[in-house]
Amino acid sequence: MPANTANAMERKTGIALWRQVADRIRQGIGSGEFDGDGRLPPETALAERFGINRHTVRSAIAALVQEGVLRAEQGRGTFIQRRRRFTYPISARTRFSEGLRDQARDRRGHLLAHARETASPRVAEALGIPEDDPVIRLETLSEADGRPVSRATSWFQAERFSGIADAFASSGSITVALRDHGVADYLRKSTIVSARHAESADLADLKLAPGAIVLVAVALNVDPDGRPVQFSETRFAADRVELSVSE
Amino acid sequence: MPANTANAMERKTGIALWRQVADRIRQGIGSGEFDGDGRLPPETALAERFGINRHTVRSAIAALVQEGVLRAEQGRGTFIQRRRRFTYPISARTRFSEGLRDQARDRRGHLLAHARETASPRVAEALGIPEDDPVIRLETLSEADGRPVSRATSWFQAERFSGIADAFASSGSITVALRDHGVADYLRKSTIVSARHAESADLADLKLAPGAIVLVAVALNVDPDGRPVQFSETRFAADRVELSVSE
DNA sequence: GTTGATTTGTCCGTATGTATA
DNA sequence: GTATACATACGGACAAATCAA
Repeated sequence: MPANTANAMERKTGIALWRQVADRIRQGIGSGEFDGDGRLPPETALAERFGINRHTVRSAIAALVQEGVLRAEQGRGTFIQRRRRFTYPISARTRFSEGLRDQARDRRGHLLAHARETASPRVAEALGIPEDDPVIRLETLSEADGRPVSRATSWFQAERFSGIADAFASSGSITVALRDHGVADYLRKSTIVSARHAESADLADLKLAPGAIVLVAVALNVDPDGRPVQFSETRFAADRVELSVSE
Repeated sequence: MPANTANAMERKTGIALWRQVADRIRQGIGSGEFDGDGRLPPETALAERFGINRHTVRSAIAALVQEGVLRAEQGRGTFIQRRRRFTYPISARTRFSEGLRDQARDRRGHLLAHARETASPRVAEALGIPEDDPVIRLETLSEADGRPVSRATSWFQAERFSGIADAFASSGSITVALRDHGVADYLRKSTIVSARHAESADLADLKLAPGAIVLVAVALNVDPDGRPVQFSETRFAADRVELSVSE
């Protein structure tokens, strides 16, 4: 029986075999393939199933152990380390930390980088400012219970929000950082959701494997007067997050 | 000049260099880096910028051409290939055909299959009926301008919507089919959006390549009295559709 | 219309990394 | 540990197409 026509790993794809195997195992876990006892088949069985060498399976498992997806115990077997999927609400009052309040004990935002630059056509149009006006860009990472959940790029008008980077760095919260700049309240005006493969930089920050999928939310927040305050593109790890749209 | 410390590609990561370069270029396109004339810098310039060989850049470009992101013309240059994505609105009044009214001349729904079955726990909970109550399941495909856009599985309470399959088959519209069953109006109560790789059946129906991504929307529609009428799981081809959440 | 500069397309060879046996 | 096969990356040379002086 040519059992491997569907299972066969592809070579010369630019993705190392062990990474493809890791993806497959992760996918299998996601679709409940090993739900019975939460235990992975032995390395030799996996090697046979995928039509590859046992050492390649071991590389894949090592990576998944490193990621926290699996837990290997010598002499006993390899087991699934179960995690929940976070549900992230999108509404007029969307805020990261509040949205996950009931789902994670520990929620925090990190500032990875920031820069002052001129607005690209896309950013300028979103923020309603002239092209090439100065803006501040924040590169941020959000974690819940120690796991990276989303990676965002945000733009703010530079004049109005000159100290936004420091404010975010110290508070880890956009809500607090905006409050420091006189924005007591803000509303989500629009959100465009799409999905694609994660890019290399996001793979690293979100601790994802190549081929992983990100949910992309491009959003505009406005103050109570309707003036744009924040334009952002957030990439959510699709295997850890779902978005809930409610009225 | 160590100009490449920030730009340098990483080796021995299990991700081929040309793939990392392709990601970088795709990202650049997404952030509007080449918006001026929609033209990529010459291969030699990209090679220098990334600190790699021109041939490696060429591999990356070849992959992006294959994806439909770029278009290369000998002697002229390499250009960004803009593709049009349908924007599908999600709101309290979400309806497929109306949502795409301004974006596609031709919109239609096809009934692929239908069955009468008993409600699974998930379906029963969503529709607010006892488990194992009879329901009708519709398998539908939606197209816009001749391109498959989404593939949906819908469940309806069997008693109340006994002729829903025929009504949908003849009209190609859920709105019309529900009206035939006395539901003059309905509202979107909740939508959960996630993303994953397409399953093989959906690949065929949506005419997608293996490894393609689908946006999954699990939704509940209710009548004006708040009674559930339709529970559905819709898979959108992620490279053809984005979802717009607006107030 | 010709020439030269620019840019993509193709071919060669070599070195190293990855996976298998 | 060794041998083999293939994929990846680099370097150079030249052909083919385009465009402007």
